Amino acid sequence: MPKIVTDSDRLQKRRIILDAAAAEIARYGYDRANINTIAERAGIGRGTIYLYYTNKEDVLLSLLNSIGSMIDEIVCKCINSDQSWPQKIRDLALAFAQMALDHNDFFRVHISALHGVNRDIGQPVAFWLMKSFHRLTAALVQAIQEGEIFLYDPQTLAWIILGTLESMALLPNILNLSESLTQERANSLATFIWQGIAPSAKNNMVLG
Amino acid sequence: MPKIVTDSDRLQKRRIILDAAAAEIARYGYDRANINTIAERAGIGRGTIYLYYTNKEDVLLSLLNSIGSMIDEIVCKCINSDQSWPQKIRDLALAFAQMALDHNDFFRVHISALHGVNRDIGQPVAFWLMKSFHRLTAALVQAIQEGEIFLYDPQTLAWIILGTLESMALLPNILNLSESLTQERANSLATFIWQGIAPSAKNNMVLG
Amino acid sequence: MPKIVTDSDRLQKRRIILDAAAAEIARYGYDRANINTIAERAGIGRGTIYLYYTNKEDVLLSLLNSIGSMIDEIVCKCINSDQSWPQKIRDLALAFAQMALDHNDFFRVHISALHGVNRDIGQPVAFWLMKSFHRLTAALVQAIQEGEIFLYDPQTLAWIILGTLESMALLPNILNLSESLTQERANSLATFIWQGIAPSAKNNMVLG
Amino acid sequence: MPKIVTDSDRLQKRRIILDAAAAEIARYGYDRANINTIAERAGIGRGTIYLYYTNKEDVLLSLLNSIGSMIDEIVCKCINSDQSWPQKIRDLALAFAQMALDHNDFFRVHISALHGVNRDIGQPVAFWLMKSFHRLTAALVQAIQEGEIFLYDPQTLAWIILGTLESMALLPNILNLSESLTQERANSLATFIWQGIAPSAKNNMVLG
DNA sequence: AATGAATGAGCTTTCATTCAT
DNA sequence: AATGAATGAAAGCTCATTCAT
Repeated sequence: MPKIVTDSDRLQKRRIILDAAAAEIARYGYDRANINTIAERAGIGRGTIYLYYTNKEDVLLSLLNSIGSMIDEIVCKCINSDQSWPQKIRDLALAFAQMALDHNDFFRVHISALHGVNRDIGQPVAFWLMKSFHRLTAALVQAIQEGEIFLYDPQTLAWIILGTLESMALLPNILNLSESLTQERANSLATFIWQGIAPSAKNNMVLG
Repeated sequence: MPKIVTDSDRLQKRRIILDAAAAEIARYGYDRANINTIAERAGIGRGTIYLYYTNKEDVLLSLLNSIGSMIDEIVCKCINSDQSWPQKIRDLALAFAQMALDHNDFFRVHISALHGVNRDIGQPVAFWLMKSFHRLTAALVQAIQEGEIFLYDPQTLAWIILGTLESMALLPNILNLSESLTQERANSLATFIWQGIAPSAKNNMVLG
Repeated sequence: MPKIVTDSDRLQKRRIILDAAAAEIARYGYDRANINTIAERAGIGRGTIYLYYTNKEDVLLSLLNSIGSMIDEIVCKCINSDQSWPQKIRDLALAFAQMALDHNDFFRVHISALHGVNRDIGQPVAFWLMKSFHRLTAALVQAIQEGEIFLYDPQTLAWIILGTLESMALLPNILNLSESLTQERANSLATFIWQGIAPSAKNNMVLG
Repeated sequence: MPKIVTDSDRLQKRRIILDAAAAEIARYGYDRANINTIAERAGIGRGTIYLYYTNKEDVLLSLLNSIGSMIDEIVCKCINSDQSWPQKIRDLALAFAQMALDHNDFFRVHISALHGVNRDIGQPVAFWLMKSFHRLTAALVQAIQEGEIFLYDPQTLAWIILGTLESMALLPNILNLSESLTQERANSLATFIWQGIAPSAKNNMVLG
């Protein structure tokens, strides 16, 4: 009489494995992360991982898709809200900062894959990033048309915004800063971004 | 009589090895970069690398110090010039973008080490980053005091500036954008940053 | 269900590896013995050895402990028997000679480690040798006090006895002598030793 | 104008290299002894060694021939003297002990090669050992015939004598004993041997 | 379904030897 | 004659993956 494994059981175990993998990879990097240790952390046998994922890379890709979609969802939600643009940007900054705290391991793996050099591994990161990027670009195009924000090349602007959001979220990891000021930093960043794109800006004339 | 090898010869060969290593590591990452392949690329024997570097990690650290000091030198030079602040920022953005093009392999290794998870390897990156960070922070503190730029927490500001500079420099690599627009993007970024910190900014009051 | 591996299975496989290692090391020496070849000889994969021993040195140390304890056991058993001293010595000589035949590979590794120069590797050899040495010395002290054997410095005497036992056991290996005369040579040695320590010269008649 | 190198210069430099090699090999064993370090110790360039010896093994073989012939000379000289047999044996023991002190590095290499497992390397050791062995055996055959010593199988006896001599000489190295008692131990050994082979037990009184 | 013992490809590093100078 | 920079074969060890149980 075989054990009955529902889809829900399966998803749950995939999740457990993913969490364990995120913890390992966030500490040692993909190449040095040890399948054996991941299995131990997940409380299962080494071979069992291969019943849920085809191989090590599959685990990583799944992990990157997970965090990638999570980020895209945040971007989507904040951008499409009924708030004003200054508020949208503040919401984005806060949501990013919070996500970097709540899912720190996933986020670190995401960042290292994003800036790492391996093209294969970078693929799902690029996929989701593009999705968020286009989503944001489209919203900016409309906002610029409606005069809500200063005229820029929307693509460059979208990139700058996403880039600064990630930089800010990374700050505590690299500089070992206290996490307690996360909210304040998010506010500062939102202020900074908004100043850079607010319609009233004329100061840029200074530059060629 | 033995073959005479001058210090200059030695430095030259170290440079050749470093270039080959940068090319490999920029393509495959540190862990997957193969000493054998690096030697082939450098046109020397496998063992020869160990006459110039103590081990694989030593090659990487040397490489990271090389690019780290190069970046710091750029920051130093741009910040301490006699230009106005808007111009300083534009110089920075252009110099960064240019460096990312001229030393693309080194820069990519630098970025992946910066955002990677390996603490040992990240050490020289952090060292140089801190140097540039403090350099920039000090300059900002003075500029704020003299009313040249809008009041901010200088550290957060320094981080935002460095972060956006690197994000911008990375753009072509991640989005496969044309390199021909590098200058324009650098200008856009400089404009954006300057708007965010110009003394005339009052729009930030909009945000809580 | 996982394959069940009992402690007995584990010990058995350790033994198989040890035998293969002894055969290799006895032929080529520790430094030249090849893990790959040892694995082949043991009929297992290269990596499997590392499931049973932490590294190459661990294999050797285990091997040396095995033969060291075996020798000590022989010394202990022969010395503490109820036999007369001439008989004890004859038993020792015969047991040594037999052991050198039965466990020739182990014994050769033991001897080469004993007389080799590597201190780390010599450590377990020295440990067991000291144990046998003190055991024998203590027995000789008592025998001398009871007038059973001629007055000597017991330590020197113990060393001479152990030394001649090992020399004799080595004889076939070095001189390529026939093994068929092993028993006779052991008898000769026992006679020789006994003459050297008997309280009077007549006792040598006791031995065959 | 080429430098003129006389045969004497050549021999002298060969000797210097041999001394350096003996020091290294006595510390680390043949396999781990480093040609580079030997060259440094000898105060010459790495490549120079290959002008005097064809390869590493050649250095070792030459070294073993050197100590092997030295030992054989001692045996020859002591055995063929006009002394009585008790005195001959005492002379042998003392000369061995002294040689082990004066040429400690050479002797240790000799011993480790003798008891080591490598047949190729053991070859010159075996050659000289055989020579001494046959020399001693022949002398014993005659002594037995002339009734000067107790009736034994001369080969076994020769081996026992050589074996105990080497055991004794090794004692300080293995047990870390003081070298100051070397003479006394040599005397003890001579006494022991003589008792074992004297025609009657009273003869041991002859020795101090 | 679950396990972990077994495997072997692939890696870094060492070092005896060569050879241009 | 003398040197030491350069070489590459060879070795120990790790770890993702397989598969018998």
